Amino acid sequence: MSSASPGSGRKPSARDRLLTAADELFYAEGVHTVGIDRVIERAGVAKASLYSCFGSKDGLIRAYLEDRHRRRRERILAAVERHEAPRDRLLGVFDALAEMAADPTFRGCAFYNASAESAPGGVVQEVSDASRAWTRRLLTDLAREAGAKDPEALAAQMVILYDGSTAGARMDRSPAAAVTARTLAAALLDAAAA
Amino acid sequence: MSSASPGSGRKPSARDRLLTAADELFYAEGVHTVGIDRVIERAGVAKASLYSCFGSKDGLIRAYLEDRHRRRRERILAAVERHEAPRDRLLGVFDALAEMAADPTFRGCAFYNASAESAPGGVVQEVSDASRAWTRRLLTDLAREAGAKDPEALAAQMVILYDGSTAGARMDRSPAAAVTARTLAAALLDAAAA
DNA sequence: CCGACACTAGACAGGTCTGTCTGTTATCGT
DNA sequence: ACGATAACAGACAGACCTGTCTAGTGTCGG
Repeated sequence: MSSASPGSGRKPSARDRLLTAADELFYAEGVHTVGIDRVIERAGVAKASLYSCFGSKDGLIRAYLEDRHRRRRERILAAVERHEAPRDRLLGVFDALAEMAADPTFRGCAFYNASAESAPGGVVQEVSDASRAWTRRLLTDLAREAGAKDPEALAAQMVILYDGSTAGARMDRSPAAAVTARTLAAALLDAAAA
Repeated sequence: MSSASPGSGRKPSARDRLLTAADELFYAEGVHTVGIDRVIERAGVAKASLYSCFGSKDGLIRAYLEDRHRRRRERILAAVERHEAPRDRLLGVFDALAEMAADPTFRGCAFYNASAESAPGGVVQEVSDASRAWTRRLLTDLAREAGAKDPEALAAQMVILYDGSTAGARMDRSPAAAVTARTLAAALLDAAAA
């Protein structure tokens, strides 16, 4: 595990450089569109290192998506923990989304994008399902804390807002949908908790 | 134009068979994933015919997306025209979406899917922008007819619901999000017109 | 000092993809 | 009847992609 530990050594390991390069290229241009050669060139590593670390391109895609999921989770949880009031905690999820959508490198949901490029039933679907289940559960818990009468129904609505503004921000190349979604989420929350 | 006219001859032309095959394969597996050979094999057509009709794979992708846009437009308009009351007309858009999401071949938004596989700035983005602009405008008009105080704001919300349930139904492999979106749209409409 | 280890550089094989080209067949308008 | 047009079948070139393999380099613990 010494090689996988991040950030402690002086220079990043081949694995970390690979993951960083894959993240940038895969997210910006698609997991299928970007070839192995582009990734190793940007990472400045040998091809053998890639296959030694990840086994295959599919393995690299899996690691890329799991890393995306981990960072998204941390980012959303940080936005939730920033508040104490249950209402603000739930809306924190949409604050995090609005931040992400405002980033110029934002290109929508990495899982959906990878899913659109891959055959169903593979690693992409597996990681995507896990990521969506986590999000839905978080929203359900937050809805319950916020006093919603039917937390799962409210969470289902919130998921639609989350997915919709993510997709819309990508397709329209504008973060406007994310702030609309936040406003809408607040209104729905107030209606559901009343 | 005799060859391009649809449905009048006894057997479909090579162009129509190509478009049908491309539609099924591209939508089910992705425009980049599916190669030319698979398309011509399913269409039962020579490769030269494809290049004679569409010029390039990019041309075929454009025709595929434009055809998708046309059929989606017709389907949604039919669902709208089915009603007279302004409220029902707007909700008809979501009825059409629920029908489409219930189809076992449903795989989400063809434009988003193609966009996730393609470099930005190409034909995919062009057709996608047109399709989204049409949808937004339709929803704005319907919102105005339905007496919304701020038709554009309501349309922006409706677009989020539409995008969100489309994406959610694909990723969850379930049409549940589409009926949730319809319910939500009804509630928002009533709130915005009050 | 030395052996293990991680990494680099790059050639190579085998496959797939787009797009072109040659040559043949069938249908239709005049 | 006949020329034009559309379509068919399939070989081919050139590019690209994944994954393997050989061989060399540097570093570190003991």
